Amino acid sequence: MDVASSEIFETGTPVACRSCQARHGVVCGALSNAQLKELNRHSMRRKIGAGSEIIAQGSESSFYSNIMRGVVKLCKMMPDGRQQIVGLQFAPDFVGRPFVRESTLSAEAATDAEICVFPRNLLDRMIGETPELQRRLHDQALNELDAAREWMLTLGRRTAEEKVASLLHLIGTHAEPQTAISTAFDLPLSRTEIADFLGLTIETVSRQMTRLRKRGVILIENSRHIVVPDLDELERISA
Amino acid sequence: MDVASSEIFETGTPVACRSCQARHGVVCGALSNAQLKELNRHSMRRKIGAGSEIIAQGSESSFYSNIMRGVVKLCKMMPDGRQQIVGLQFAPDFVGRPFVRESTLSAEAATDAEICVFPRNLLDRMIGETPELQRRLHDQALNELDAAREWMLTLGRRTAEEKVASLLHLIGTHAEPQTAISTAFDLPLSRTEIADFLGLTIETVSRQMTRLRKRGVILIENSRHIVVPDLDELERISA
DNA sequence: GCCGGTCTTTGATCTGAATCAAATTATGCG
DNA sequence: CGCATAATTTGATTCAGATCAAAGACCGGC
Repeated sequence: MDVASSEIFETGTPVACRSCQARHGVVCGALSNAQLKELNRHSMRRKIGAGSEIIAQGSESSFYSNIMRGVVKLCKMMPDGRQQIVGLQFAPDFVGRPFVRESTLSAEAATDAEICVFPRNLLDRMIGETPELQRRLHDQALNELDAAREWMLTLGRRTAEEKVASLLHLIGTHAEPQTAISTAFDLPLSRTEIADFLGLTIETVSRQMTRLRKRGVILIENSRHIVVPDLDELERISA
Repeated sequence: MDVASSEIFETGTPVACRSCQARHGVVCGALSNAQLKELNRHSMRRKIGAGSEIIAQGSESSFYSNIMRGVVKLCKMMPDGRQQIVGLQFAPDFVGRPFVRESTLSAEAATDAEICVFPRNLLDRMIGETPELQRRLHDQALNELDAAREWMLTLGRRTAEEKVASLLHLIGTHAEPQTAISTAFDLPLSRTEIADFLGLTIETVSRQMTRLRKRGVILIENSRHIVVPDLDELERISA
């Protein structure tokens, strides 16, 4: 460890997590200086390209990660190849399944991303020793559960149009707003991925997007860049 | 509190939770004798009939519960009346959303049930004081998250036949097996509820059930009682 | 045991989304 | 740039599941 970075740990609390460069994730914010110091010794910040797999479905993973930048998709694949995206994660979310080694889903960078990688054993120990960390991870798990259940409603009961509007609204909500009501953003997902998130085919996704465009609900600057003049209108359509 | 029941707390650890009558739920098993004693003073065991609402969507709840017997369904309702069941809970599951007062879903007894009701404030305090309790609730939240995501795959990517087979397999798994492969059980859900769980209509559910019956995959003794000669066959069909 | 209501099954038809097919638009690369 | 390849859009047709309709089956109450 070089002098410059080690200096960080000499200053008073709260201390910045070096790997996370002060953008505290769920994990770093809950740890003491000593724990941070130890965690940093065994952590790694990594840039990964879109499509890189972080965790593979059916495999044992000995790492957890924190998302520092970019979007990560959680996928489940059936033996015959059918696929369902079961969640999107954004910075500063934690990626991994505490208490169970084998993963029932894959985690893959949807966009180029940066993640902070921790060894599983070390973090498991810290979770046991640090109620505040456990509480934060518990809290994130509950938020993901709420989101998953909200999405179950979308998958089970919404029409194709409502599904597409729901997705655009979801992503629009994570983008920083331009004005009080309007937003613009780059879609982190291809049409195929959107279809796999919504339980539709790419043709249906495309058709619904053009319908929304023709109605003036959205502008499609290019297939990945979307402008939403009125986010509330999208919410209304998603029912 | 009468003498007989107070005596329970004089015996050595592990102590039985009086409300739970020794069938320790997630909560009781994590608490010290003193905590159990206090919790018991403010808890109530309740028998509730099928259809009783435990938590209402959109309301603030000041209680948590433990399921002691029966099945509880978690539902989300859209403004226009469309409904989606987003989870089933069995004994000894915990019901409630720690850290957030307002519920985004309703919890309702699917069958006659018995629950153990705790005051929210008291249990919240105990969660904060008891890492082991936090850990157990965290663990349950993660298990529910896994189940929710598995169900998202069902909702988004499985056919009607696969959906119905998935549900029967899920419930068959929670019933005690008759032999190594065969099972029989009472369905805790009506056809309407099954449809709301699977994102289908009741007609489609009914048709798929008769198809499975005609193929010999299941026997329908009466609309609520199902015999499954080979549970693996159901799993195979659910893909 | 009969009656009214509810739940479930079955049948006929319709429709939203899937599938099949092809054109069009991006994207990267030598 | 210009070509090859992949991604997206658009069009024609099909089909799984929804909707509409009606006939059983079941259940509680009298």
